[in-house]
Amino acid sequence: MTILPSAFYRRPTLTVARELIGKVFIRRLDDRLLRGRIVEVEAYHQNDDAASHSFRGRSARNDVMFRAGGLLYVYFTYGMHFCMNVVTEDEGVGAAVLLRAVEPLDGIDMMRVHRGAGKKDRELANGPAKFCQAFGIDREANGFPLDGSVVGIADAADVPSSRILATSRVGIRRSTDLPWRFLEKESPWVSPGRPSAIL
DNA sequence: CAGTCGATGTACT
DNA sequence: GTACATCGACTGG
Repeated sequence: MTILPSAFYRRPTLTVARELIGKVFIRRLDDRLLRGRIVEVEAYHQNDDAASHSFRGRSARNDVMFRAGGLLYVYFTYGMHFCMNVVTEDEGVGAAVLLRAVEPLDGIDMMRVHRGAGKKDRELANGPAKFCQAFGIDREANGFPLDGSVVGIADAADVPSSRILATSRVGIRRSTDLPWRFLEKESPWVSPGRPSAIL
C-alpha cells in the first residue's frame, strides 16, 4: 500500500475527487490502524461555487483550504459535528474534497466504540460526520498532512468510470446545479443523503 | 418506507 | 440574529 503523495492532491479538484473513489483512507490512533474504502465524496471550490467555505475569500476558519494540497481540512458544524476534507490544488487556491462515506475495512471494533455499540456496519461511516466520529477525527486534526503519519490515503486500483456516478451535492442550498458529488454506483456504503437537485 | 424536527457551537451578517 | 457541506429520534403510512 502506497500513501498518495502530495502531488496527487495538487491537481484540479474535480479530477482529485473522481480519483479518490476506491482509495483507502488510513488513520493511526493509539497504536491501532483504522482503514476505510472511500465510496462517496464532494468537491468544493472558491470559483463559481457559492456553497464552498472558500467562496468569500480566506479567513481564520477556512485558511487550510487555501494552503497547498495534501492536508486535512476539518470543520465543526451544526453545533456538534465534524466533517473532513482533503485540500487540493496549489497554495492560494481555496479548494477541497469532502469525504462523505467509506466502507469500513480495518478497526471496525474501534469504530463501533466511537459510534456507539449496536450500530450496524453500514451505519458506521455512511455520512461525513459519522465518518469523522468513527475514525476519531476532530478539530485537532485540522491541517494535518496526509502523509500517513496520523492520517493518509493509500493508492488502490482505479474504479472504472462506468461505476462512478456524479450527482448534485447533499445538504446545501446554494450552487445546487453543480454535479460535484461522486459516488460508487450501487455501493451499500454510501450516505442516505439526498442530492440537492435532480440533474 | 418518507417526512418532520430538535440539538447545539460558531462564523458571519 | 441567522445559517449551517448533519444526525438520530420520532411520527404516520
